[in-house]
Amino acid sequence: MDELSKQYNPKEVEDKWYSFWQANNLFSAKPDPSKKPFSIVIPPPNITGILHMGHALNNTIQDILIRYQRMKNKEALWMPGTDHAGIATQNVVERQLAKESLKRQQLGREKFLEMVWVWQKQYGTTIINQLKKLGASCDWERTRFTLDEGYSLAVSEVFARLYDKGLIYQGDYIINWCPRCQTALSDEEAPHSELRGHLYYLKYPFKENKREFIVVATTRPETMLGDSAVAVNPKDKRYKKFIGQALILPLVNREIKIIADNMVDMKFGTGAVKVTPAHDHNDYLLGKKHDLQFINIMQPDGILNGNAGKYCGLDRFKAREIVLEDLKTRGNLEKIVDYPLSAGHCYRCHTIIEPYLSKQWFVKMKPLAKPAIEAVKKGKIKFHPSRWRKVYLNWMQNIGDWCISRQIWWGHRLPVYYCKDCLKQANECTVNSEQLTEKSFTVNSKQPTVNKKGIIVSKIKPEKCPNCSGSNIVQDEDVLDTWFSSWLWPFATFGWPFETRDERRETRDEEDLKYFYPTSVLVTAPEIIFFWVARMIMAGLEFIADVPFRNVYIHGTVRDIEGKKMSKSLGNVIDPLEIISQFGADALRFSLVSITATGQDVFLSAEKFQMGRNFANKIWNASRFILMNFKVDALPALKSEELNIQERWILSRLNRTIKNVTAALDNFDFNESSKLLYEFFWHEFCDWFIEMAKDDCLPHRQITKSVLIYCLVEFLKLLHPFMPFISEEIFSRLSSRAGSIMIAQYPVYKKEFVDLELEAQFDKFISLVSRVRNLRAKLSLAPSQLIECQIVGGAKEDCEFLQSLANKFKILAKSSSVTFKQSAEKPQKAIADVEAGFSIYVPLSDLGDVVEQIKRIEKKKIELNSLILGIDKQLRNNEFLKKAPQEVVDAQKEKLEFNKNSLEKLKRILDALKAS
RNA sequence: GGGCGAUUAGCUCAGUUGGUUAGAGCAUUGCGUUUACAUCGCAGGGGUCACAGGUUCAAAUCCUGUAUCGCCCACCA
Repeated sequence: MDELSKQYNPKEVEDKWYSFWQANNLFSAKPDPSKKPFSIVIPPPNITGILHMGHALNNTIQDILIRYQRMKNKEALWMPGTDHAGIATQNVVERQLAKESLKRQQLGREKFLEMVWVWQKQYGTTIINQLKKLGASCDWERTRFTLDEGYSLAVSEVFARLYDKGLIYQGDYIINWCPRCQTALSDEEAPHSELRGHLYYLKYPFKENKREFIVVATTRPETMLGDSAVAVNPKDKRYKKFIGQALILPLVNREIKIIADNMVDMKFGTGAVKVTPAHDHNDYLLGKKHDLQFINIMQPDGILNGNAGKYCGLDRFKAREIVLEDLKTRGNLEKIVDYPLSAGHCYRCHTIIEPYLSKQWFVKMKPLAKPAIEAVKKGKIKFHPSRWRKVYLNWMQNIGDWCISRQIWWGHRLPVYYCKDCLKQANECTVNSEQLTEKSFTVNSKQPTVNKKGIIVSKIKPEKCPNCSGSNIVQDEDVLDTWFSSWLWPFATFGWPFETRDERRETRDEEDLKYFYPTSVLVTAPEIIFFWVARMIMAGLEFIADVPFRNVYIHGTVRDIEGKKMSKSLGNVIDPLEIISQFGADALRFSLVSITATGQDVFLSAEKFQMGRNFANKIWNASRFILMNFKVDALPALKSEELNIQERWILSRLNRTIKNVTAALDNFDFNESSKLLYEFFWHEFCDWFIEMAKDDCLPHRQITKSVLIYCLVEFLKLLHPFMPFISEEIFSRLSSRAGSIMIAQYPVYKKEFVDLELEAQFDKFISLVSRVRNLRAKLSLAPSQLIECQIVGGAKEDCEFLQSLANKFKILAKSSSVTFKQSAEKPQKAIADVEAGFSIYVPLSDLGDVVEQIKRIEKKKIELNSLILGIDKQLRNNEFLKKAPQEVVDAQKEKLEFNKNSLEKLKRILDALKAS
């Protein structure tokens, strides 16, 4: 065996094993009727993405689950892939263009898309390679991309089906418009955030009496250019008399009416509100209701248009300044007050969104939401932690329609075509889908649909209009919201609707979907519950008639040490790749998981990863010790009758660790399971068992070696899902013939090894060793100075038990001799302490500070006294005796007895100390 | 305006269905290279579990309220 270095060096290990796993196809999964499936679809990262800590946490958790289940002999599939991320990707490429002072419009759609594809080929797999660094055991051969040919078919199929069902419609609405990205956004894509704004009070003069005004309050004064009314509450006594009267809109000199609507809040502002139907959601509703004029004053890029008169050509914010100036000059500005307001911001570029009137495509969500609500209510999908269930249900119950069209180029173009001829004579066009020939539209599920306006929805571009046979057909310019493809992820990744075959895999077909769907668990962050999780549930139920996953595990958001979300713009990012290169992927994974309480946000700093690094190093060195001392081959079996106390103890602890880790993992309690592993390995196996095994290292006790190696191997298997690389490296050195640890049998809990009584006795041993060590420290004894220990008290069995460990005790507590007796004469010239119900006597050293020891014991006495008082009081309480369960009462009685006993011993020791 | 989460050691956080001496990691103090490991070992110090009430024989844990911080949702111009 080659020499092992004193320090674990992840760099030498990680890439090697990752290649090995891939070369041996250990990540691949295919339907196997003899095994149970376990599947996860990855939340597809954006192709623009680079691995951040959120990904690291998210994918570590998934990998733990997958590796765990794989070792438990499930057919474990982790389906990978990436998301085309429409707006984000387009922005990246546009920024690139901007460096050459180019705009996408100058290139044209086709040229531009070519560029994006080139970019995608070059950079789109960056994040995949980074996931591999993390150790992710995805079935990479299956890697999908939401803009793949097959996947795109699924998207069109879904659009067509929903359209046929009447769930997709086109409409004029006020939508969230990003003037920078120049596209519509869904409500979810335009989160609101606080702004320090102002409330401007504008004076609108009456037509009949220009010296009288109505004052309206607004936060966006420039929109007054598009006002077509002023609204008041009909119950408002101040304004009742003015209803129906005309005002003159300042600057524009348009005549507008005063209307009444009880939507108006009398208490806000002046109680009179300007109405701009084309630029505000509420005003839009008012406009529809009261048949007002819709005056659009803005171009898509946020610059005012011809309707804005002399303000045409100004940016919306510049226009605000100038409008205000002009109003002020003319005396139409009453006052300005500071006012915090919240406005929607583009989730991609953070530009303030503009409520904008335009024609967009929508999905009716209510009918889709209904079964999705039911499914969760019936427990077909479980949220972990469960509180997210309520969040989900609440959103679903109040769901609004989904704006799915985007005015960008990178994405799935709407499968919507217009027959220009038919559109011209829309009134006469009354074709229904039956009149279409099957030949011209190969759609396997449904006929393409033509509505009477000459709109054709078809998965493939129709050559002729099914109605007029004309070829004057154009496709809708818009593309679909990225999430309109992501919501199909759990089944579209399997090839649904199965019109194309993936050459790379022979087995990819309906069988895969049948076998792996519904997936077992979805692991994701809370930010995308609405964007993605909820919509996947709806899509799964609608198109596959089953839920897409049985469990949703929501982990926390990764934040920096100050609680801020990590983001590049804040400059507070801790780069996982940096951590991997510094500490190793295993250290990153283990640290992340052990500091992440279920569902709580994670506050990170680089130092926290030292914990994982140190743990890896500890594992490395303990293994190194074992490998250096023992030949691994030809180990004797573990015969229980041959095991000594410490061996039985560690096997008991091991098996309880197996049980607890397994239970924690089954419960998605990753932080708990990692802590159990850490505690067992470091503070039980290393601190006690290896230490005790050291003088058993000689050939005379083969079985100790067996236990050491057995425990190590079982531990490594438990560890593997968390720290795949180091566990594989050591495993391979321990058992070169056994193959990869990845496919080793996961440890099985063996009850016959568990002995709780023994563990309790062993705890006493540990406490006594620690106490003697403590006494030594107090006495400032040199390590070389061995002492005689007398330990007195306890039950007979305990004394016998401890006596049989006397040799170990001597080594661990640096004693020349030790005796354990139930009672004995108090030694002369001894210093003492009480621990675990025993009195401990060690010879009084001349160096020893008796005064110090007396102080210590005094303090202990006081503590013990108050404890005894407390328990005593409780035991004299009749209510307690009557109402508490008997075992609690008994336990307290026992405790009282025990502590009284200890107190007695302390007192005697104190007397002796004082006497000396 | 609603909803959710957090508040425990100097710092970052655990603490499962209430059970009486509240744990870990880091930091800190003292000692220490005993042939796995100084990315280490041994020992120690450090907490009225945010606050106020309540339920209970018993509360960090359950209930109510308050405060502070954070997140999510909502069309108050």
